[in-house]
Amino acid sequence: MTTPIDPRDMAGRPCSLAAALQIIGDRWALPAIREVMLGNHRFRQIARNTGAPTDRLAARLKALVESGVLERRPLPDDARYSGYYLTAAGRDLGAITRELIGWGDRWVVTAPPARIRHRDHELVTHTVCETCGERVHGEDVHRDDLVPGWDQSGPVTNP
Amino acid sequence: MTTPIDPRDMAGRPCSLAAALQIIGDRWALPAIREVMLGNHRFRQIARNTGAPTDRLAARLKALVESGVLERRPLPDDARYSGYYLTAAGRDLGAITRELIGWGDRWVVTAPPARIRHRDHELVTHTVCETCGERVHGEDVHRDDLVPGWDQSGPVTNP
DNA sequence: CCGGCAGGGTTTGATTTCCAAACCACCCTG
DNA sequence: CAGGGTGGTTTGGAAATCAAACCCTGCCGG
Repeated sequence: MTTPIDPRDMAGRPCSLAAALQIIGDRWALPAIREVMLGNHRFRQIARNTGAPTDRLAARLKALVESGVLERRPLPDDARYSGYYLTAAGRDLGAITRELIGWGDRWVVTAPPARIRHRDHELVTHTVCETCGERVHGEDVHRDDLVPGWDQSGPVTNP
Repeated sequence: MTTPIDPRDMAGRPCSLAAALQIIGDRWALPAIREVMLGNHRFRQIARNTGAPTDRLAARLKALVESGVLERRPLPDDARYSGYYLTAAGRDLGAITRELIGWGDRWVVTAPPARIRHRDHELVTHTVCETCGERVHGEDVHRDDLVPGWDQSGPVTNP
């Protein structure tokens, strides 16, 4: 895993969103992670199922391994080769990937091309705050910037 | 809002993830949406706070308006100009944006540059299935592909 | 009614990234 | 040792991106 990113080095607002997008904001990163989540661990499978060109995919997979999102391990069914597997950080992306699929289903596509199932029923999610146990609504969420020189509205021009 | 995307037209697996990324998978889309969520509705504010070049930002904002994620409305404080506001589809991205910030905080940055607050306490989220009310774990989630010719492992080579 | 300035972008020309296709090296099988 | 599967790298050209400069409009002060 490469060294962590200091969010103050980002162009624009120091925000973990920009840092996260530096790692998974690439065009092929999330499709590749989706395939690994689905159990497709081999390079050619990921290439075929995402449609990514192999050079881009090779570069992105290498970067994802270096960032600690994926790791290479020998394949259980063929020890000659190794495949790509999720790390803890990668598994932690599962919820985001599912939410993006759900958003696409709701707002983008003509008809959902897959049914996402939770055990034996359809998965429809909402988000709950662990601290208070209540469902999260956007209007209850606020941001307190911790980096001096920035607040909600932008860089603070200090005297 | 442009016409919906048919997921069967995607390169690779027909999946709403790829369709969603076509709209918000651009480098500046989510940072721009974050700024609008934070209450910064003006072009220059969004440009400064994201660090995006203005030509890219102009193109992306236009695309986001066409996709129905943002809309242009007159600014309440200066009716001469109009600003960018979230539509329902845009507000529905709030949870994803927050999750990405959380993921970046946990796995990418040296130290979180902002505190995300839910009312008066720190926001720590998990996901709950609305159908059964239980917390969602990755291993309980499955995908049933509905497009003929595809399953979990890839395109089905039919006899 | 002219200069200056703020807002909201376009245009420009160099740079970077991306892509598709070809290629390479390795191993196994027949 | 030919052929095929695997995991990539290389190559040349097309497309997207960038920073910086520029453009247009509508005030606002003098």
